[in-house]
Amino acid sequence: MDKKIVDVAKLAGVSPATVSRVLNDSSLVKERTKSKVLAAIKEMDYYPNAAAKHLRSQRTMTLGVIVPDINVSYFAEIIKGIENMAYARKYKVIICDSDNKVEKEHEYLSLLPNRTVDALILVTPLLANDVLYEYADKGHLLGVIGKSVDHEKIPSCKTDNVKFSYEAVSHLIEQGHRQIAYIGGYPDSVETYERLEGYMKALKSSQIPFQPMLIDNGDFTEEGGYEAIHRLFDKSLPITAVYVANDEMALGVYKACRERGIRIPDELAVIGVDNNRITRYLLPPLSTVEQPKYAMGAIVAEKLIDSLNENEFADKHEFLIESQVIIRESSKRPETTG
Amino acid sequence: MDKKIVDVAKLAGVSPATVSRVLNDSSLVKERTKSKVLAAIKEMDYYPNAAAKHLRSQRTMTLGVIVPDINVSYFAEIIKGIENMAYARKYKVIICDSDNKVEKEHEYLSLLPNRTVDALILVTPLLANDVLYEYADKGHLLGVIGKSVDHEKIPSCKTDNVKFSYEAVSHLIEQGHRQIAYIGGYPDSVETYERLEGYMKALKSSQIPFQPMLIDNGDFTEEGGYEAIHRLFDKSLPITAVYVANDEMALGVYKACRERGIRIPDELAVIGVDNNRITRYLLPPLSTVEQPKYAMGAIVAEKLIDSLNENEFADKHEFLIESQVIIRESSKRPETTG
DNA sequence: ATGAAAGCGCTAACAC
DNA sequence: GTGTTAGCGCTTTCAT
Repeated sequence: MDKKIVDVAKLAGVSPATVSRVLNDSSLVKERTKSKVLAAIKEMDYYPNAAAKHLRSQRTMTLGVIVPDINVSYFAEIIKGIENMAYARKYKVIICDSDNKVEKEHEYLSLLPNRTVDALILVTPLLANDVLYEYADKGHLLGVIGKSVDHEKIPSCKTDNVKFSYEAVSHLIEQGHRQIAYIGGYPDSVETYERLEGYMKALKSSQIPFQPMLIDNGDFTEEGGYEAIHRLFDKSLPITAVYVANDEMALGVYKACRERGIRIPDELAVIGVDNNRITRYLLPPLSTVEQPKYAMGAIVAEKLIDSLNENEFADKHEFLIESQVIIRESSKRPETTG
Repeated sequence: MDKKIVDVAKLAGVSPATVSRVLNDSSLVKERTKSKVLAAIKEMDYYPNAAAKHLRSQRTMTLGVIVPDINVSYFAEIIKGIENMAYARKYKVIICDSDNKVEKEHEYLSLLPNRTVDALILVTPLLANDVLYEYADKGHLLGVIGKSVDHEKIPSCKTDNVKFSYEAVSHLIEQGHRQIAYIGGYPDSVETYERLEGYMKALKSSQIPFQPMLIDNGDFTEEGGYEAIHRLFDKSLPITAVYVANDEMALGVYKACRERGIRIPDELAVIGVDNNRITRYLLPPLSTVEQPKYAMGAIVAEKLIDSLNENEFADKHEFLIESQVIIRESSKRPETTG
């Protein structure tokens, strides 16, 4: 098989222990010894065996990430943030594209008790919090992105759903809209609920009565949004604007409008959430809410790696990060665009 | 620490070897013994330690994938294909987003001699083939997607660049275009070259003289395409159409056209390559060439896993897969759309 | 500052 | 069909 640490040791005329010290740049090796070892490593083209290292050190230097669909740029960006932070800290990242299947996500959770990964980051609305708590209580390290989690061992990073939803809907109200629909994601997800809360708060601020008829849910996918807006249209309500809980579903709204000949924003103002890359290229460009996806990924990865190395979080475990409403053509006042 | 295989063995009243046999469902275990062991595993909530397994078995059940940017749907789709095949075969996938940095890709190559992964899939135009050959010759398992590689140990999957480029450009010619520009990717990549070849072949078929002035290169990014088309415009040539070597660069062309007030397809017909998700949402929708991204990922992953388990490829190592030109609005004849 | 040696948890060769 | 045991390649006390 491959060369081993003893081979290097022999060539360098030292013990395996010393080679190991050099490899893990322990400071207690004399400069001269170190360079001898380094020379031997180079000469032999030696690479330390990862599995042996993992077994002995009880750490795999690997993080796992579970996402519903890597081809949605919201998730891709988050993964980039995670991967880059991991890379900087010499960690690897195993990806789990669950394809929106909760069973697959459950299976991937076993990477933790397996010790295939040192920690797992969840970016999925599918898994229930209880499940996470169970793992965390068993001593496994988990992180969550996109929702906050009420467990002091689980770092999470999210934006203020209520706040930005309030702002987004207030913007629509300012544009003169009074009949504003809301399309949520999974009915029981925190995101769906909190964004609805912000929506209601904005209506209330302007004394616009809340109408349950104007509420529907997709499942955070284009198809889900498409079906939801059709259901809303079918009720023949005088809707002039819609706040959609993510950009993917807004794509479905665009599609439905195209089919029905409804012009955006003239006949329907639309605003989404996530600021996915695709939103800039749409016509009209989609108003949305920027989510610092890359940063959220990086923050959670960093917290996990930190706690892997220093054992505990410094202080808090919930990280709230600023988001920002981005106004583009899809929500401009009819008079100004039509 | 965690429970070990001996603990399970004790509880079940068998030897560690038997537990191991059950775990790896070796057929030679009596049914009754097997269920006893399974019961013990369940009762103890036992999970086998991955690192120990990897070390002992000399395989990590892990694949690596190197891509330049996971947030480009071309790569995301390929990764999905890889991940799904891997999952079905109980392999994990480590992702390497190189951020278009060749140094980072080089670093990730060490996952192979490290034995962190059993095989590595490259979906990047950045690494030179010689480097790959070097690793393959040392006995490492590599796969390549998007270009063919002249090494019998390296499975690769690609589409016929010359052929589909010929078809794409022929389509433009049929629409009446005679002054057709070409924007390639990295100047020295096979894709850039072969697509140019198809372009030239199409011109030749119609007796249209080849004009080097009409050729420029981006680097397969939106920004690169943006700059390239600007350089072409600046030459004040009577260009009426452009064949762009990938969709990302076509995005840059769209942007430049918007800035210069050039209407697509009336004043400039555009056709890209990859059929990235985003192309359908553009206005006008971008004509492009479908690449079976998911399938390419799955095929290469499968070949690698197969050869990991049966040691050799059945027969061939280069897999050519069908692609198809998709005509949308961006390349329709001016008279019919303008 | 360096070496000797134990052992991480599993699998597989061999014995029965 | 099942058990015994060596050893995968590394890190890390504990000596010196």
